[in-house]
Amino acid sequence: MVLEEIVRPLVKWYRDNKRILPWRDKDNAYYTWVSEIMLQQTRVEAVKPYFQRFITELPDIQSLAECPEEKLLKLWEGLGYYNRVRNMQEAAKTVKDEYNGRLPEDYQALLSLKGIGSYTAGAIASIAYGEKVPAVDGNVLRVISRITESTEDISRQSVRRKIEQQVSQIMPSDCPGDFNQALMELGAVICVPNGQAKCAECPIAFTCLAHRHDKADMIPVKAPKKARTQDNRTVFIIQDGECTAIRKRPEKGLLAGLYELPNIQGHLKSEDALLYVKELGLDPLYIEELPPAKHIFSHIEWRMQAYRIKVSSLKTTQDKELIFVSKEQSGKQYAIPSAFGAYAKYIKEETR
DNA sequence: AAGTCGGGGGA
DNA sequence: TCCCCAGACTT
Repeated sequence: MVLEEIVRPLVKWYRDNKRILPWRDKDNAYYTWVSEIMLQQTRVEAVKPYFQRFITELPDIQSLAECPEEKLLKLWEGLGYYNRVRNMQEAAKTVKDEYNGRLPEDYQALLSLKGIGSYTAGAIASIAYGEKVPAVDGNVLRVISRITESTEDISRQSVRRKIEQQVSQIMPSDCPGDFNQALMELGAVICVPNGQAKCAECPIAFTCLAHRHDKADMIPVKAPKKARTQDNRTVFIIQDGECTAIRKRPEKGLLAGLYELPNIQGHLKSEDALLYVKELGLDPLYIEELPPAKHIFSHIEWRMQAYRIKVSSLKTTQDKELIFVSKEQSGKQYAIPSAFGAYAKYIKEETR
């Protein structure tokens, strides 16, 4: 099989069928950069509203470099993988200091920036600057594996490098960006990961070995990942009739730097929950058990139990970490991750 | 090479 | 439920 056969049919198909996306065909490398960071492990539909808001608030590299951390996290709230935006800001500062505020235009320089790995460097270099370099993401791994009927484990980095080589060798000089995007677009809408591949609509099915041997649903091969660990937690909605207590998470680790409802390890009985609140120097008046909730991260599962506790006054606490937010403030200032979604609504409700 | 880091949509 | 998404960084 000659892999090169896919190039022209694929590019033509892409140009005739590509989706209209807010960051596409904009001739603005900063937009390409922002979109590629947001799209890391994140679906197009999820990114759309975040992208629009982000470039409106931070229209250029300069404004990104100077944005306060709280505002930055608020713009990313709910999108996940929060280090992406911190890394992007660090890179923006590097661009400002070392590249005269202009995003560098070659693959190697892009690769040296924080948060830009081999995929993203290839995507920006090819899409925004027309450089002839591959951009191999999960879509491309799947598409190329199926075309070549490869049963190698795509979770191995050696396999990714091999596929980068294969793509490099067939990359057209006249439209590297369109070709890379065509491979990804095909993977996103035709050669799909979940469910049946739409081979009847595929412009390169004629040369696809997996399709010829009816094995598209067996490829790609990927090593199984280990099971998630479970974590029992007790969440506290502590209110004094005016405000609700929240706190800032540590600067490193899971949900770093975001805000949360106070919560601790283990499932506590209501007596122990009251004891905990008293240890904070608070005077509980009333306790209500809330429905349990679950939140699934990539590698951890939180099984949450929760109590809503009314106290006489939050101001008596010994705990310097606690922040008191009113119903009106709650949504505007502090980035609270979706993991607390089941309980966040109580912040805006009156205690009884 | 393996572990960490979010959240949601679709089968 | 499970899978995976226009992945990168740390250990």
